[in-house]
Formats: sequence, structure tokens, C-alpha cells
Amino acid sequence: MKPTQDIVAELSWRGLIHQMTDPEELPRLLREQSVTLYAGFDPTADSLHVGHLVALMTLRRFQQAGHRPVVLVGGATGMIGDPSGKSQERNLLSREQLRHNVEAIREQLARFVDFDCGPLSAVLVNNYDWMKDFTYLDFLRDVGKFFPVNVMLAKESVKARLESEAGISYTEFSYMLLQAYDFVHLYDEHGCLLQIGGSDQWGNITAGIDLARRMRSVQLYGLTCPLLTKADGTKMGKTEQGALWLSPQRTSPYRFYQYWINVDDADAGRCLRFFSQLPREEIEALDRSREQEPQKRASQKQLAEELTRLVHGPEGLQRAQRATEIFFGREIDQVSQEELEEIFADVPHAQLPRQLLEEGLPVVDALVRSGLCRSKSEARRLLAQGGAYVNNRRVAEAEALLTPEHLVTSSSLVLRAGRKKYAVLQFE
RNA sequence: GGGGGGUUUCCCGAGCGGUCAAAGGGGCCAGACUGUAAAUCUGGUGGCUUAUGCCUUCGCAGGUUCGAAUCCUGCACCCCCCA
Repeated sequence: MKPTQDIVAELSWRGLIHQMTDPEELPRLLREQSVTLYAGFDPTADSLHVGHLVALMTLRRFQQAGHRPVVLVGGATGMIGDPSGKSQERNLLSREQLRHNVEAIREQLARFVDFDCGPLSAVLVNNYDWMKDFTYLDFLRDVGKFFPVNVMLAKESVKARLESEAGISYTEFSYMLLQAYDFVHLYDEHGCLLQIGGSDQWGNITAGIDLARRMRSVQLYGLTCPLLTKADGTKMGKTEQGALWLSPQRTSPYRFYQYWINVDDADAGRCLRFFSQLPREEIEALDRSREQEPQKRASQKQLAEELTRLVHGPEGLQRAQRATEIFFGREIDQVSQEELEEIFADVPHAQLPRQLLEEGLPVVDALVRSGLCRSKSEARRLLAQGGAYVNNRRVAEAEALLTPEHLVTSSSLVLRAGRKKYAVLQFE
């Protein structure tokens, strides 16, 4: 079977190739035949995050180009902890936790690759399945024997930790053996020839290639994607609340959407190339749009729309856009309780007795009780500086009172502090 | 073991015994400008019934004094020099 597209050329103009083994042979192979390839994801949390998105999208592109992806969930490797790119030894997760995480991640993966499309259907595997019965002695004899420690010590992931205060445990040191063996196993079981991953995975990937050569006398390949960093050098996908997660429970579709809407111009081009499905001409048209009419923010809108739809589905996107309209729109008038609940779903809510409102609740108190201000002094300051809003209408008088007239539904009203911080007050 | 220096509000850092809730910078918050951007500018940045008022805060515990972050004593931790 032939691939439908030159994947290397595609990845290349998008800037998605950091390194590959055998740059002569691999592109030719990928042009000539449909290849089975894999990428692994360790279940360190019950959701993937934006950091995983580069590899995920690349896997997706491979499938669309006519190759077959194997997605590996690291039930076994997750028990050990990958030292790559980590400056500290990490705590081990419990088996319970891992099982839960594996299940959760499994569902998310289905959004990116197609598990039901004939011969190119993606395959989902868990390395716990083949590692769990591998005894320590067998592993040392069959796999460990092929790993010269001096080579292992030279790997960047290990070297960095050896030189640091934190050091590295034998457990994490052994991580690369497991990942290397995964590659060999997937070659045996699925004819997997290529492993892809982030640039920090290079050492682990080449370890697998070496192992396959020694154990099976076969030539496997590796390809890594660059790490997604911002123009200022910091990591993409970090928010004040921590990582930007793919799970709607951890990061609401609204916040996910907003993250991309707010991407810096300097980063938008790279993001589009990395994450968008748009063809080259359209992305270049967006580049021009950013130059000539930046205020339209066409790139950010495209990015936010496409990614939110992919990760949260069309309904998720719609909710995020509707919320955006309200959040950045004019005054909030009458809305139904359901609508308000939906739009402000991930905004903090506070419940107060209705009587307070009947008696007239000072805005200062409301700001504190909603959690938007930490003290009355802070609330007064906010009021004085013009940063306090009730139902998106600025309130500046320090003594202003909230009354039932301020309700936008039968029992709720919306407070805002500054540009973007909201809270819903419910009176019962 | 001997000698010296330090510990200040989120961080760095200044601080005459009263006029110190404590300079300045950073960060953070708000506002203006704008494109829900960046840069810039302005204001704010312990709490309280907003008050020429009260309370809490300057490593910890005591003391001197009308009055202490500022002086004294002890304790803890950190740094430097000599042995």
C-alpha cells in the first residue's frame, strides 16, 4: 500500500522535524510504502496536556498521509518515571492512580487518530500488558545484556541528572530500557518501524533502535519534533493555573479557547504550522494578515477554533464562543438560568442568602464574598480604580448596594473584577 | 574554638529612638492606550465599621524607655575572616 502524501515534506515545511535517524533512507521509505509507526504517552495524570499536542498532531498527520499509527499508553513506563527533561526524581504513582489515568487518556487519544478506518486504523496498546509478566531476571538477561552502561551514561537525560544535585535513582535510570524494549515489541507484534516523539525523547528512541539492531538485526527509525516554545523562550501551554489540559474537567473549553485566542503574534505562525490542518497557502495568507491587519487576529481565531473543535468537539467550541461573546461583550441583560450556568460554568460561584439582597448588599461585601477580593480594603480599592463591574456595567461608588433589581436571572447576578475575572453570585 | 556581618512587609533592598504600615526596585492588581497582543503611561499594593481613628507586622523570647524595626540580654538560623 502506498502513502497518499509525502509526509516528510509536509512535516518539514511545518517545522515539525527536529531530528531523524537516517535522513536519506527514512524519507524514501515513507514515500514508498505505508509504514506502521508509534508514539508513547505516559499516564502521569488523568489527562493529556498541550505539551502532548505536538506529538499527537504529528501522529494524526502520519495517519492522514497514509501510515498506520500505534498509540502506546505507558502503563508500565508510567510506573517508573522518565528522567528525560526532568531535573528532579519524581514520586511514584500508585497502581490505582495509574489505572485510572490510562483509562482517561485512552479516551482522549481517540480524538486525534482514527481507530476505525480500515487497514490504516490506529491501534492502541499498553506496555503494561507485555511488561507485567516479564520477570526481573528474564528482563536483565534478555534485554539488559544489550545495554552498555557507558552508552547509557552518555545519554543527555541521564547525564543532566548525574551532574545535578538531585542525582538519579536506579529506577529512573532503567527507564530507557523499558521504552527501548517497547519499540522492539511493537516491531515484533505490529511491524512497527518508526517511533516519533518530542525532542526530549531522542535518547529513548535511539536506545530502542540500537536494541532492535542487536536483538533482531533490524533497522528501525526515529523522528523527533521540536519542543513548542514561545518567542520569549518559555514553554507554551502554561497558564497561571498550571498546564493547559485537554480534559474539560481540568481546563474548561472556554479557557482552552481563550488560551489560543491570546497567543502572541510572534508565536501564532508556529502554532498554526504545528497544530492547524490548513494547507500551506492558507497559513501563509494568515501570516500576511498578521502583518497587515493584526487587529483582526485572524490567526488566533483560526487556531482557537480548530483546536477547540478538535479537542472539545463542535459543542465545546460553540460554548466557548458563546461565553466569549458574553464575557467580552456589553452589559448582561436577562438570560435564562440555564444559559448563565452554561456560560459561566467554570467561573467561581458563591451562594448567599436572598435576604442579604433584599436588604441591600454592599458591593464591597459582594466582591469579598464572591472571592474576587481578599479583603474589603482590596474591594474598595478596586471600586475606586474603576475595576469593579456588576453584570458587566462598571460600578464606581464605594457605597453602592446590590438589590434584587440587579438580578439577571431569577436568582443570580454576575460580578467582574478587572478585565477578565468573573464570579457568579446566587441568592437563595 | 576566636572575631565580624546579617535575619525588614510577596521578592530584593533602605531604614536618624518618636513625624514608620516602614524609601526604592521587582512582582502583582487596577486604569488609560490597543487587537481580549506587546510596549508605554497613571494609580494601587497589611487589616478593620474609611477613620487628622484603631489593630497586626520588621527572625524568636524577654528587657530599657513616656515611646523601639531602630538600644540591651538570651535563643535560633545564615554569611564572612582567623585557627
